[in-house]
Amino acid sequence: MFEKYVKLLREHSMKVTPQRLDILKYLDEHRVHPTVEMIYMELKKNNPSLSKTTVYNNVETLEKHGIIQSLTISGNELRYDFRNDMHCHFICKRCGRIFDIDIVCPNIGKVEQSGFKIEEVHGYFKGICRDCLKKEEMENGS
Amino acid sequence: MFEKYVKLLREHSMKVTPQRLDILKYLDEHRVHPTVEMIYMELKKNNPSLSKTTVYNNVETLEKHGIIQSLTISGNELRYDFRNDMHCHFICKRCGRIFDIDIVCPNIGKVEQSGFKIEEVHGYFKGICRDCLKKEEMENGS
DNA sequence: TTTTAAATTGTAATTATTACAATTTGATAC
DNA sequence: GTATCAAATTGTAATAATTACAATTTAAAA
Repeated sequence: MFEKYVKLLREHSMKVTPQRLDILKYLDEHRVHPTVEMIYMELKKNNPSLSKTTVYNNVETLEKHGIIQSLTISGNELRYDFRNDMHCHFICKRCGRIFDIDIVCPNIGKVEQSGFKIEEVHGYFKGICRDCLKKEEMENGS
Repeated sequence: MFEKYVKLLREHSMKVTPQRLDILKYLDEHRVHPTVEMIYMELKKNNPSLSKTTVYNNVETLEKHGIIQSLTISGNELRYDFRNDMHCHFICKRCGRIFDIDIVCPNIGKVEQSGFKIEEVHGYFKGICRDCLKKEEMENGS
């Protein structure tokens, strides 16, 4: 059940706590790029003594260890992604959902050649998703 | 002095107000991707009655009209860019400065083919800038 | 010059995040 | 197993960015 996450934490020599396991499991099983609020509200159901500060602390340290990554795509809150590999994101301006886009930036070399040391790359697309486009068609539809 | 910005506003059929002209001029002449706070503090010097809400309102409507763009690169505040064309940004984790990177994403077509309607593209690189790297070398230097 | 919708202002409310002190707990050594 | 201790958790309070909103002022059209 939790072995996967225990292993992850041990590999990074992080203490294994039930809160951390819950957070990792939640992020792993909910790939919608949740906010701290979402994580907190959901996990509180099974652990009413959970503190929001704990969620903040843990997503921060998990990110520092490179286990998860944070997105600044929406502008008013951080969102977290269990995936830590390089990929892009698309946010729908209608429904607010965030989609993973599996493309990698081919320009990293070019930027590094101009003297910058790159540690993170984030690609954000904003627009209307398939479903919302389809819904729009239905409503306007001839 | 301000004709350029008057023209810009008129082209978008926006009312020409001294506050808007000040904000546009400031953004045009300070390409460091300022926050609302920075804009407000600076313009307040010559116009003490300026309200921060006015700055918020105006950067929002200027962005809606596509005259300027906002960046979510830093995560805890929005930053504004007089440039509205597609380009990328690099933020230095040491000094916090944000640099313009003139490359365009070659994958837009690919994403649109999968059914998304793209309206904005943001590329963010995070790492250490040339100057901070050089400073680091000096300090460690053999 | 009058009119009116839009812009500006100031204050208050909201939301996300951080700070911090007290308590608890996981992991190590015995 | 038990003692130890640094690290994690908790709860509350503070901060920072942004939004809401009502009253006043103003740009621009008639």
